[in-house]
Amino acid sequence: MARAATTSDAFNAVAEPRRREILNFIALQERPVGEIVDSLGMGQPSVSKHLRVLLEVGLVNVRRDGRRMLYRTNAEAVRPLHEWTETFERFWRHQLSRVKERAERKSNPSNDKGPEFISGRKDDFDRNKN
Amino acid sequence: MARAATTSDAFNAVAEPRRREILNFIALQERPVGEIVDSLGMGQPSVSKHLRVLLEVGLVNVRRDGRRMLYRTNAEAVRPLHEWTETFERFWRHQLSRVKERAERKSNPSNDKGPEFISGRKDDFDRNKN
DNA sequence: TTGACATATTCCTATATGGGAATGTAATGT
DNA sequence: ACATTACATTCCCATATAGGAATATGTCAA
Repeated sequence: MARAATTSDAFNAVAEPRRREILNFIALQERPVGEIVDSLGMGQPSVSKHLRVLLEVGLVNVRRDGRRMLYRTNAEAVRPLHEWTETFERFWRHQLSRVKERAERKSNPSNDKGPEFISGRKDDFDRNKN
Repeated sequence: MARAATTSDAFNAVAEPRRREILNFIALQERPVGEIVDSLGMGQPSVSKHLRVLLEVGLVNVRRDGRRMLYRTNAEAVRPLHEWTETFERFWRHQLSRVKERAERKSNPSNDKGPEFISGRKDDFDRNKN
């Protein structure tokens, strides 16, 4: 099986950085496609295609105004993402203390055999895979 | 250009539903791979690969315990997502009233020429593309 | 050392992608 | 009708998937 379609849900749709930029840009005010193209410096077909994806998952609304199409972010559709991430909020509070501990142990010369955690951040990751 | 790698950032990594399930499952307590496999009913190689992606973007930590590898969600890495979605929180409050208006207009028989909004949710979307 | 267990990696393939160029389509003004 | 403006769609292709099967790696126990 291949990767899920970008149009399968909001999670996949916002994985594209460009689409996030667009959502940010048209969050407070509806804008015609051309303005998005100019302001964000992407190609026009590109923007149209991104907007189509966003439209299919409900992340934007459209309205025609003469020959222009006015797009606007439908914030409501971002909510599921917000709620999912929210379930982790209480965890990072608990983990902060643990992270601090590690940081201190790291800068501490008596650092010989800690629990040997692998942080997983790309930097540390590459450093650990020699 | 193709789609960005799943390992390029947290947004791409959590686009996979299975990876979100894993993150949920190992959020409160570290777990060995086998337990994830059994509990979530995915293939073992599949789980290992998902965990690798999550590890590369820093969404999980690992620790070895004998022959087992104990993985655990690194909630801190979810924060960027939380913060991005949070910027939209104030918008959906404002839009709620507007959405209600539309809903009422929809069920209202005197509905002849409203602003003709396209909601963009998949259901409405398909209905609009005849 | 050998075997069993736990996990990781490789090989395979169908599939969807994003961008640019070119083209299609819809609405306007004259 | 026609040219123009504003978008949308199609065609192109290199690339990265997610699984499953098979295999490799690593660790412990006797």
